[in-house]
Amino acid sequence: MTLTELRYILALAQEKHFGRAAEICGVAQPSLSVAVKKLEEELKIKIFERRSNEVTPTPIGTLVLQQAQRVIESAEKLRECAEQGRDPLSGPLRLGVIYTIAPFLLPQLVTRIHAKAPTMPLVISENYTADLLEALKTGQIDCAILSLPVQQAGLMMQPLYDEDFVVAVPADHPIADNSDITREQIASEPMLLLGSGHCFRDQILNFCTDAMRTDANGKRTLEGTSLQTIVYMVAQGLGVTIIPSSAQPVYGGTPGIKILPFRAPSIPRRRVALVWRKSFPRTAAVQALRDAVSHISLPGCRLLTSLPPIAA
Amino acid sequence: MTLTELRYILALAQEKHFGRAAEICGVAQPSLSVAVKKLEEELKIKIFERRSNEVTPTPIGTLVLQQAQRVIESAEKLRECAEQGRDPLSGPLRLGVIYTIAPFLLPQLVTRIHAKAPTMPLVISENYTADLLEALKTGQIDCAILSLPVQQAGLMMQPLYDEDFVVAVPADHPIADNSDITREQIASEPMLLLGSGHCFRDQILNFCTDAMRTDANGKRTLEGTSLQTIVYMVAQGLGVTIIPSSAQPVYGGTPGIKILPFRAPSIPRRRVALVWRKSFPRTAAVQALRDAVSHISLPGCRLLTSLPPIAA
DNA sequence: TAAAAATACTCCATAGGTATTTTAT
DNA sequence: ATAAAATACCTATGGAGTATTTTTA
Repeated sequence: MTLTELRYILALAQEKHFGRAAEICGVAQPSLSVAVKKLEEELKIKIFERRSNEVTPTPIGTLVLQQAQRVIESAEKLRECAEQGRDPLSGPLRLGVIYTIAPFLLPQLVTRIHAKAPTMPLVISENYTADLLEALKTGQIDCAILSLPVQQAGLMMQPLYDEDFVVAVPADHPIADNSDITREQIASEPMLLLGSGHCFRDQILNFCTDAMRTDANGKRTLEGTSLQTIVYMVAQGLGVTIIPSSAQPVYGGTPGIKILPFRAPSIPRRRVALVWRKSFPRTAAVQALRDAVSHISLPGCRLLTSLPPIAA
Repeated sequence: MTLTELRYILALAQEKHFGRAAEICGVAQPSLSVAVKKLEEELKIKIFERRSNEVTPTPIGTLVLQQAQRVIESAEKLRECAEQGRDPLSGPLRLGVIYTIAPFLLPQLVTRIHAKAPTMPLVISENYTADLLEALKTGQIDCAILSLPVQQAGLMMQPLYDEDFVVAVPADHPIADNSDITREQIASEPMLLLGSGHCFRDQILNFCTDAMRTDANGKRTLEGTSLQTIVYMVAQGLGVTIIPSSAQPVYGGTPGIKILPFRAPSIPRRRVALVWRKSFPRTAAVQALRDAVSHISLPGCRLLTSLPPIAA
């Protein structure tokens, strides 16, 4: 039984004439004759009674024809279904973003994607790097925006931008009078950090631990649950913190804090990248994300979207 | 798109592994690979994402797979549908019978067919010969039992039995004392006949007109609407009538009448036959009807069911 | 290195074509 | 005699096989 055979018997039932049915199906009359006969033999029933003037379905044939109609209709629906899903910029794209990027990038990114691909809703999840990578591998999300390095087989990676870190200090602290800051200058201040699990925390610790080794002095740290909280803590004079440049538009106006750059050349930074499974087929959707990011203005960031995607 | 391809993608969705899916489908792995790829190219979508460890459907692929499931299910239903209708002794058989046979043959015939083929209900229609033949040609009925001759292209015919005619006379009429009757003896009696359209009426008229020609005497006739009515009229002494032998078991016990045979060799009779379209495919059903008739006891009838079917 | 999918190729079953015969009116 | 379906026969597509390569963890 083939879909073609079913189409043939439907045409034959409609036309009641092998010749005309064949014409409708775009085949020669013998081809249709043979196909109908083949199907009848396979099903071991006579679907049609070949009368002298016209071909009419048998009682059982009528039932079979009704069912054949349903089969063909389902198959057509499948075609339409595929047709609608053909656009890779259509259908939800599940995007994971780490906590220390999401609030600064997503507002603009979502807006831009919605404008570019209105039928591709972004399903956003915020999480830690490790969890995002796991979700990627298990197929729970389609791509992720996070901070390098990422070392995970089976993933592709597109660098998006390099982002300098900046320092947030209490506005009334003497250090706030500087035009820039060195690692050593903040080593003696209480450092406010995110909880463990945040890669951003690790990056800062890494940077500062070098300084501590250099200075070999004890330093106090406090932990906050989000950058927002930490910035408020800085405003209260509890210490200093380090934030990504892209956070400036959001936190820069917070009363009681001042944001200062690090003094070159020892500027800590992170590389933000878009990551997806090598096997993820909607490359155009990934491309759209990359393009969207490349058009977003982010202070203290150098775009890298012209770099080629590479294996992670 | 073929049903086979749809079965392949369903197996693949289930197994998430080309090799195992191929095994389930009873084909080699490359065959399934190629088929899936072919379908994806035809639909211009990726149905599956080939991950390193397992194969998972894409979002659009999930939809397509659901629809594929429906298609395959419909196709299976079609198979079952055909399966159930495979028995030619299953499904209704539309049988037409002329008025002057139906009441005498059908009670036994229906019982017997129901016993032999319980899943083949007989849909009976009583009608005139001409209408039955028309209904046969247009496919409104499948076969008919009627009296020969029948001359109609496209029909097959199986003689069932030759049936003598007998005379019904008022029990108190002097003629009732005879052990048999000649045509000439009833020529002088008022003859009760069915209305025009009944072939039985024509057969009697034919027989009697010969007698009238022989005797050249005027004869009165009365018309009744059914043999039953006519028999009652005979019982009232309104005249005599001729009935088929097979009617004896039904009418023989009617008070006030006596049934007498014709005197050999000039015995009127009719040949009853089963008729169907040459193209009618359920030959086994026709055969069953013939066999059923051959096992029915009909007084004054000689079975002809051993004769071969011939074109009408 | 091992496992899995994709590719290359070969073969044969069969769908579909043309020409012809059979069948029925 | 005509019209229609069935049959015969041929061709070519493509479905499925085996062997092999590519890919990826």
